[in-house]
Amino acid sequence: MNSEFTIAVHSLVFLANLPDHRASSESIAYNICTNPARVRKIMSTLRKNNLVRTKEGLGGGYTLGCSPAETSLGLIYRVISAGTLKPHWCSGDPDADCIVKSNIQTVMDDIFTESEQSVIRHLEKITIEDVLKKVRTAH
Amino acid sequence: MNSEFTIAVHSLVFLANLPDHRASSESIAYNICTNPARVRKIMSTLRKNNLVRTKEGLGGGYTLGCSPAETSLGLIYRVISAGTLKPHWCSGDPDADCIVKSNIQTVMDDIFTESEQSVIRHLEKITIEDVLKKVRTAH
DNA sequence: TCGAACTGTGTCACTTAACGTTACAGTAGA
DNA sequence: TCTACTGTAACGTTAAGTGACACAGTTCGA
Repeated sequence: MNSEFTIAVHSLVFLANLPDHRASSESIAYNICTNPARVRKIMSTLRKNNLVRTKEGLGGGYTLGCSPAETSLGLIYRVISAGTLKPHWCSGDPDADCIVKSNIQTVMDDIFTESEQSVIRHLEKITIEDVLKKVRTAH
Repeated sequence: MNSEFTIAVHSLVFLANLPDHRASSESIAYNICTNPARVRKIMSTLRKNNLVRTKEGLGGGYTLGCSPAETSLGLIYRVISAGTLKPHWCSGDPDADCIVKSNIQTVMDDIFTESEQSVIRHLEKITIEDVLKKVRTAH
Protein backbone atom coordinates (compact mmCIF):
# COMPACT_ATOMS: atom_id res chain seq x y z
CA MET A 1 0.00 0.00 0.00
CA ASN A 2 1.29 3.48 -0.70
CA SER A 3 1.76 6.04 2.03
CA GLU A 4 -0.59 8.64 0.60
CA PHE A 5 -3.33 6.94 2.59
CA THR A 6 -1.37 7.60 5.78
CA ILE A 7 -0.90 11.24 4.83
CA ALA A 8 -4.58 11.69 4.02
CA VAL A 9 -5.70 10.19 7.33
CA HIS A 10 -3.07 12.13 9.28
CA SER A 11 -4.15 15.40 7.64
CA LEU A 12 -7.81 14.87 8.47
CA VAL A 13 -7.03 13.84 12.04
CA PHE A 14 -4.77 16.85 12.41
CA LEU A 15 -7.50 19.20 11.19
CA ALA A 16 -10.11 17.49 13.37
CA ASN A 17 -7.89 18.01 16.40
CA LEU A 18 -7.59 21.77 15.85
CA PRO A 19 -10.20 24.04 17.51
CA ASP A 20 -10.98 25.85 14.25
CA HIS A 21 -10.26 22.83 12.01
CA ARG A 22 -8.10 25.02 9.82
CA ALA A 23 -4.47 24.89 8.71
CA SER A 24 -2.10 25.68 5.83
CA SER A 25 -0.30 23.04 3.80
CA GLU A 26 2.92 24.11 5.49
CA SER A 27 1.76 23.44 9.03
CA ILE A 28 0.11 20.17 8.02
CA ALA A 29 3.29 19.07 6.24
CA TYR A 30 5.34 19.96 9.32
CA ASN A 31 3.10 17.81 11.51
CA ILE A 32 3.24 14.89 9.10
CA CYS A 33 6.97 15.29 8.45
CA THR A 34 6.80 15.77 4.73
CA ASN A 35 6.77 18.68 2.30
CA PRO A 36 3.90 21.09 1.55
CA ALA A 37 3.69 20.22 -2.15
CA ARG A 38 2.98 16.59 -1.37
CA VAL A 39 0.29 17.57 1.11
CA ARG A 40 -1.33 19.92 -1.38
CA LYS A 41 -1.49 17.20 -4.02
CA ILE A 42 -3.29 14.82 -1.68
CA MET A 43 -5.54 17.52 -0.22
CA SER A 44 -6.53 18.44 -3.73
CA THR A 45 -7.91 14.91 -4.19
CA LEU A 46 -9.67 15.10 -0.83
CA ARG A 47 -11.25 18.39 -1.85
CA LYS A 48 -12.64 16.86 -5.05
CA ASN A 49 -14.38 14.34 -2.80
CA ASN A 50 -15.66 16.96 -0.37
CA LEU A 51 -13.56 15.72 2.54
CA VAL A 52 -11.84 19.08 2.94
CA ARG A 53 -12.55 22.61 1.81
CA THR A 54 -9.71 24.68 0.40
CA LYS A 55 -9.25 28.36 0.11
CA GLU A 56 -6.59 29.98 -1.99
CA GLY A 57 -5.02 33.35 -1.40
CA LEU A 58 -4.12 35.29 1.72
CA GLY A 59 -5.52 33.73 4.89
CA GLY A 60 -6.46 30.63 2.95
CA GLY A 61 -5.65 27.01 3.69
CA TYR A 62 -7.55 23.84 4.43
CA THR A 63 -10.58 23.17 6.61
CA LEU A 64 -12.47 20.00 7.36
CA GLY A 65 -15.26 19.35 4.88
CA CYS A 66 -16.65 16.30 6.61
CA SER A 67 -17.84 15.14 9.98
CA PRO A 68 -15.07 13.12 11.68
CA ALA A 69 -17.65 10.76 13.21
CA GLU A 70 -19.19 10.01 9.83
CA THR A 71 -16.07 9.73 7.70
CA SER A 72 -14.56 6.28 7.51
CA LEU A 73 -11.03 5.32 6.59
CA GLY A 74 -12.62 3.04 4.00
CA LEU A 75 -13.88 6.04 2.08
CA ILE A 76 -10.48 7.70 2.30
CA TYR A 77 -8.83 4.53 1.04
CA ARG A 78 -11.17 4.31 -1.94
CA VAL A 79 -10.56 7.94 -2.80
CA ILE A 80 -6.80 7.96 -2.36
CA SER A 81 -5.43 4.45 -2.68
CA ALA A 82 -7.81 2.22 -4.61
CA GLY A 83 -5.88 -0.42 -6.51
CA THR A 84 -2.60 -0.04 -4.64
CA LEU A 85 -2.79 -3.34 -2.76
CA LYS A 86 -1.79 -5.31 -5.84
CA PRO A 87 1.96 -5.46 -6.50
CA HIS A 88 3.22 -3.81 -9.68
CA TRP A 89 5.10 -6.86 -10.83
CA CYS A 90 3.07 -9.70 -12.38
CA SER A 91 4.11 -13.30 -12.91
CA GLY A 92 3.28 -15.32 -16.02
CA ASP A 93 2.57 -14.26 -19.57
CA PRO A 94 -0.93 -14.08 -21.11
CA ASP A 95 0.41 -15.16 -24.52
CA ALA A 96 2.05 -18.39 -23.34
CA ASP A 97 0.81 -21.89 -24.10
CA CYS A 98 0.87 -23.26 -20.53
CA ILE A 99 -2.47 -22.61 -18.84
CA VAL A 100 -0.79 -21.71 -15.55
CA LYS A 101 1.60 -19.27 -17.17
CA SER A 102 -1.10 -17.67 -19.32
CA ASN A 103 -3.98 -17.51 -16.85
CA ILE A 104 -2.35 -16.83 -13.51
CA GLN A 105 -2.40 -13.06 -13.99
CA THR A 106 -6.15 -12.70 -14.21
CA VAL A 107 -6.67 -15.16 -11.36
CA MET A 108 -4.22 -13.35 -9.07
CA ASP A 109 -5.72 -10.06 -10.12
CA ASP A 110 -9.11 -11.18 -8.83
CA ILE A 111 -7.55 -12.36 -5.60
CA PHE A 112 -5.88 -9.00 -5.00
CA THR A 113 -9.09 -7.16 -5.82
CA GLU A 114 -11.06 -9.28 -3.35
CA SER A 115 -8.36 -8.85 -0.72
CA GLU A 116 -8.53 -5.11 -1.16
CA GLN A 117 -12.29 -5.27 -0.70
CA SER A 118 -11.83 -7.02 2.62
CA VAL A 119 -9.40 -4.30 3.71
CA ILE A 120 -11.91 -1.62 2.69
CA ARG A 121 -14.71 -3.36 4.59
CA HIS A 122 -12.50 -3.34 7.67
CA LEU A 123 -11.51 0.30 7.22
CA GLU A 124 -15.14 1.29 6.85
CA LYS A 125 -15.62 0.41 10.50
CA ILE A 126 -13.04 3.00 11.58
CA THR A 127 -13.81 6.72 11.52
CA ILE A 128 -11.56 9.76 11.71
CA GLU A 129 -13.04 10.36 15.15
CA ASP A 130 -11.99 6.86 16.23
CA VAL A 131 -8.43 7.58 15.11
CA LEU A 132 -8.44 10.92 16.90
CA LYS A 133 -9.64 9.26 20.12
CA LYS A 134 -6.91 6.63 19.86
CA VAL A 135 -4.31 9.31 19.26
CA ARG A 136 -5.51 11.19 22.33
CA THR A 137 -5.46 8.16 24.58
CA ALA A 138 -2.30 6.47 23.27
CA HIS A 139 0.19 5.85 26.03
CA MET B 1 2.24 -5.89 -0.94
CA ASN B 2 5.40 -7.35 -2.40
CA SER B 3 5.37 -9.74 -5.32
CA GLU B 4 7.07 -12.65 -3.55
CA PHE B 5 3.59 -13.75 -2.53
CA THR B 6 2.61 -13.97 -6.20
CA ILE B 7 5.73 -15.99 -6.97
CA ALA B 8 5.12 -18.38 -4.07
CA VAL B 9 1.52 -19.01 -5.08
CA HIS B 10 2.44 -19.36 -8.75
CA SER B 11 5.18 -21.88 -7.91
CA LEU B 12 2.86 -24.05 -5.84
CA VAL B 13 0.11 -23.92 -8.44
CA PHE B 14 2.64 -24.77 -11.14
CA LEU B 15 3.88 -27.78 -9.17
CA ALA B 16 0.32 -28.86 -8.36
CA ASN B 17 -0.52 -28.79 -12.04
CA LEU B 18 2.33 -31.12 -13.03
CA PRO B 19 1.63 -34.89 -13.05
CA ASP B 20 4.67 -35.68 -10.88
CA HIS B 21 4.53 -32.36 -8.95
CA ARG B 22 8.24 -31.92 -9.60
CA ALA B 23 10.31 -29.19 -11.28
CA SER B 24 13.67 -27.39 -11.18
CA SER B 25 14.08 -23.75 -10.23
CA GLU B 26 14.88 -23.04 -13.87
CA SER B 27 11.62 -24.39 -15.26
CA ILE B 28 9.61 -22.74 -12.49
CA ALA B 29 11.34 -19.42 -13.13
CA TYR B 30 10.63 -19.74 -16.85
CA ASN B 31 6.93 -20.28 -16.15
CA ILE B 32 6.77 -17.34 -13.75
CA CYS B 33 8.91 -15.08 -15.95
CA THR B 34 11.65 -14.38 -13.46
CA ASN B 35 15.13 -15.74 -12.71
CA PRO B 36 16.00 -19.04 -10.99
CA ALA B 37 17.88 -17.45 -8.08
CA ARG B 38 14.82 -15.52 -7.05
CA VAL B 39 12.69 -18.64 -7.19
CA ARG B 40 15.21 -20.60 -5.14
CA LYS B 41 15.25 -17.94 -2.46
CA ILE B 42 11.47 -18.04 -2.07
CA MET B 43 11.28 -21.84 -2.33
CA SER B 44 13.82 -22.03 0.43
CA THR B 45 11.38 -20.23 2.73
CA LEU B 46 8.55 -22.50 1.61
CA ARG B 47 10.69 -25.54 2.38
CA LYS B 48 11.35 -24.32 5.92
CA ASN B 49 7.57 -24.31 6.34
CA ASN B 50 7.06 -27.73 4.76
CA LEU B 51 5.16 -26.42 1.78
CA VAL B 52 7.66 -27.87 -0.66
CA ARG B 53 10.38 -30.49 -0.48
CA THR B 54 13.72 -29.74 -2.07
CA LYS B 55 16.43 -32.01 -3.27
CA GLU B 56 19.88 -30.84 -4.14
CA GLY B 57 22.23 -32.48 -6.60
CA LEU B 58 21.71 -34.33 -9.86
CA GLY B 59 18.06 -35.06 -10.60
CA GLY B 60 17.05 -32.79 -7.75
CA GLY B 61 14.57 -29.92 -7.71
CA TYR B 62 11.33 -29.07 -5.99
CA THR B 63 8.28 -31.16 -5.20
CA LEU B 64 5.03 -30.28 -3.49
CA GLY B 65 5.21 -30.81 0.25
CA CYS B 66 1.60 -30.04 0.97
CA SER B 67 -1.87 -30.97 -0.15
CA PRO B 68 -3.21 -28.32 -2.56
CA ALA B 69 -6.71 -28.72 -1.13
CA GLU B 70 -5.53 -28.10 2.40
CA THR B 71 -3.06 -25.30 1.81
CA SER B 72 -4.52 -21.81 1.95
CA LEU B 73 -3.12 -18.64 0.48
CA GLY B 74 -3.43 -17.23 4.00
CA LEU B 75 -0.74 -19.58 5.22
CA ILE B 76 1.49 -18.68 2.27
CA TYR B 77 0.98 -14.99 2.96
CA ARG B 78 1.93 -15.38 6.60
CA VAL B 79 5.04 -17.33 5.67
CA ILE B 80 6.22 -15.13 2.82
CA SER B 81 4.77 -11.65 3.18
CA ALA B 82 3.71 -10.99 6.77
CA GLY B 83 4.08 -7.28 7.55
CA THR B 84 4.32 -6.08 3.96
CA LEU B 85 0.91 -4.43 3.82
CA LYS B 86 2.14 -1.46 5.83
CA PRO B 87 3.93 1.21 3.80
CA HIS B 88 7.61 1.79 4.55
CA TRP B 89 7.19 5.47 5.01
CA CYS B 90 5.66 6.70 8.29
CA SER B 91 4.16 10.07 9.08
CA GLY B 92 4.68 11.92 12.35
CA ASP B 93 7.49 11.81 14.89
CA PRO B 94 7.30 9.94 18.23
CA ASP B 95 9.44 12.59 19.94
CA ALA B 96 7.27 15.56 19.04
CA ASP B 97 5.09 17.54 21.45
CA CYS B 98 1.86 17.48 19.45
CA ILE B 99 -0.19 14.40 20.36
CA VAL B 100 -1.21 13.83 16.76
CA LYS B 101 2.35 14.06 15.47
CA SER B 102 3.76 11.87 18.22
CA ASN B 103 1.07 9.19 18.47
CA ILE B 104 -0.14 8.73 14.91
CA GLN B 105 2.55 6.15 14.12
CA THR B 106 1.45 3.59 16.68
CA VAL B 107 -2.21 4.17 15.88
CA MET B 108 -1.68 3.73 12.13
CA ASP B 109 0.51 0.75 12.83
CA ASP B 110 -2.38 -0.96 14.60
CA ILE B 111 -4.70 -0.12 11.74
CA PHE B 112 -2.35 -1.65 9.18
CA THR B 113 -1.88 -4.75 11.33
CA GLU B 114 -5.64 -5.21 11.63
CA SER B 115 -6.11 -4.60 7.92
CA GLU B 116 -3.51 -7.26 7.18
CA GLN B 117 -5.38 -9.65 9.46
CA SER B 118 -8.53 -9.12 7.44
CA VAL B 119 -6.61 -9.88 4.25
CA ILE B 120 -5.21 -13.05 5.81
CA ARG B 121 -8.67 -14.14 6.93
CA HIS B 122 -9.87 -13.72 3.38
CA LEU B 123 -6.88 -15.56 1.89
CA GLU B 124 -7.42 -18.43 4.30
CA LYS B 125 -10.63 -19.20 2.44
CA ILE B 126 -8.73 -19.77 -0.81
CA THR B 127 -6.64 -22.92 -1.38
CA ILE B 128 -3.99 -23.75 -3.95
CA GLU B 129 -6.50 -26.15 -5.45
CA ASP B 130 -9.02 -23.32 -5.82
CA VAL B 131 -6.43 -21.27 -7.68
CA LEU B 132 -5.53 -24.21 -9.90
CA LYS B 133 -9.20 -24.76 -10.75
CA LYS B 134 -9.63 -21.09 -11.61
CA VAL B 135 -6.53 -21.20 -13.77
CA ARG B 136 -7.87 -24.23 -15.61
CA THR B 137 -11.29 -22.73 -16.23
CA ALA B 138 -10.23 -19.15 -16.96
CA HIS B 139 -11.51 -17.98 -20.32
C1' DT C 1 36.25 -40.53 -7.87
C1' DC C 2 35.20 -37.34 -11.08
C1' DG C 3 31.92 -34.59 -13.55
C1' DA C 4 27.25 -33.00 -14.40
C1' DA C 5 23.11 -31.09 -12.61
C1' DC C 6 21.02 -29.45 -9.11
C1' DT C 7 19.99 -26.14 -4.62
C1' DG C 8 21.47 -22.40 -1.10
C1' DT C 9 23.02 -18.09 -0.52
C1' DG C 10 25.45 -13.84 -0.94
C1' DT C 11 26.79 -9.74 -3.59
C1' DC C 12 26.46 -6.39 -6.91
C1' DA C 13 24.22 -3.98 -10.76
C1' DC C 14 20.18 -2.19 -12.81
C1' DT C 15 15.51 -0.48 -13.02
C1' DT C 16 11.63 1.62 -11.28
C1' DA C 17 8.74 3.55 -7.84
C1' DA C 18 8.59 6.72 -3.90
C1' DC C 19 9.59 10.92 -2.12
C1' DG C 20 11.55 15.65 -1.91
C1' DT C 21 12.58 20.16 -4.07
C1' DT C 22 11.85 23.92 -6.75
C1' DA C 23 9.37 26.82 -9.56
C1' DC C 24 5.65 29.42 -11.07
C1' DA C 25 0.93 30.56 -12.40
C1' DG C 26 -3.46 31.56 -10.23
C1' DT C 27 -6.23 33.51 -6.31
C1' DA C 28 -7.74 36.33 -2.53
C1' DG C 29 -7.48 39.62 1.08
C1' DA C 30 -5.05 43.69 3.30
C1' DT D 1 -0.26 45.99 -5.71
C1' DC D 2 2.00 43.33 -2.24
C1' DT D 3 1.80 39.23 0.57
C1' DA D 4 0.32 34.68 1.68
C1' DC D 5 -1.85 31.16 0.21
C1' DT D 6 -3.25 26.81 -3.20
C1' DG D 7 -2.69 24.02 -7.74
C1' DT D 8 0.22 21.70 -10.50
C1' DA D 9 4.04 20.35 -13.23
C1' DA D 10 8.87 19.29 -13.83
C1' DC D 11 13.01 17.59 -12.23
C1' DG D 12 16.36 15.51 -8.89
C1' DT D 13 17.34 12.19 -5.34
C1' DT D 14 16.79 8.17 -2.56
C1' DA D 15 15.16 3.72 -1.54
C1' DA D 16 12.94 -0.57 -2.88
C1' DG D 17 12.33 -4.16 -6.22
C1' DT D 18 14.25 -7.10 -9.46
C1' DG D 19 17.83 -9.35 -12.26
C1' DA D 20 22.43 -11.30 -13.05
C1' DC D 21 26.24 -13.61 -11.54
C1' DA D 22 29.22 -16.29 -8.75
C1' DC D 23 30.38 -20.06 -6.08
C1' DA D 24 30.16 -23.42 -2.29
C1' DG D 25 27.63 -27.52 -1.08
C1' DT D 26 24.98 -31.75 -2.46
C1' DT D 27 23.69 -35.83 -5.05
C1' DC D 28 23.87 -39.17 -8.49
C1' DG D 29 25.66 -41.79 -12.27
C1' DA D 30 29.37 -43.12 -15.30
